[in-house]
Amino acid sequence: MEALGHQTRLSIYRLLVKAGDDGLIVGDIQKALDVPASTLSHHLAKLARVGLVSQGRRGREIYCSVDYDEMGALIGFLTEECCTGVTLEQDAQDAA
Amino acid sequence: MEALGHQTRLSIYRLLVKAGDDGLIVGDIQKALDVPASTLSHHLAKLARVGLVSQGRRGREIYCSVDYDEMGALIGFLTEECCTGVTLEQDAQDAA
DNA sequence: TATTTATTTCGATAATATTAGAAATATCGT
DNA sequence: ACGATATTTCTAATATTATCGAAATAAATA
Repeated sequence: MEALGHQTRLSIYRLLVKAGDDGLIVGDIQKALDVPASTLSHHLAKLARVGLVSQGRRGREIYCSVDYDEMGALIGFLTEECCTGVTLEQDAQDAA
Repeated sequence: MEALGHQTRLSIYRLLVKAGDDGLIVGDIQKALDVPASTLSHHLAKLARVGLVSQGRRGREIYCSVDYDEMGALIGFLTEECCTGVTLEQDAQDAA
């Protein structure tokens, strides 16, 4: 969960969300965020390590995309396991 | 959002969620987690600074409790602003 | 095979976070 | 006012994370 608690990584993640299922190649992210390649690579590695982002090579380029399952798990954790308080229990019931 | 990305702070937060609206006093949290007072105080301050936890003095003791609005805002951010992808859009529609 | 492009790993430095003891502050009970 | 309790602030040490240039790796193309 800490992975999204960094400005650059959150920006990366939101870019990828906007990009949709196709994702983006590392170079495009770099151009969009104007961050050095090595720095970007570290952040992407972190996001990939915790499973929020998946990467796959296609030729020379590496496509990055959001792992929605993992995101769902994160949200699920926040809503279910963590937030059993009144307000959110109500929301959970409403949704069900 | 980074605030919950730390083991101790997440533990604190979950304790407070379990405690409900009444919350807990700092000393109880300390006993439960067995962490030095000054360390705990810093973590609580961080959680309070970002609004996830609210504190209020009652006599010598300071009660800490979860701010559900802020938690809702966090979850809202993750589901709405951040996750406009297919899977989660679907969920959002289902909920509506 | 050599060159070019895309990305990562290495290595070193700088910045930030965490930790915790000791001292300070606040409040209660006597 | 004094002593005890609850909690924070101060201070300093340690640990973790972020940063980025340079070198290394991977793959396409000539």
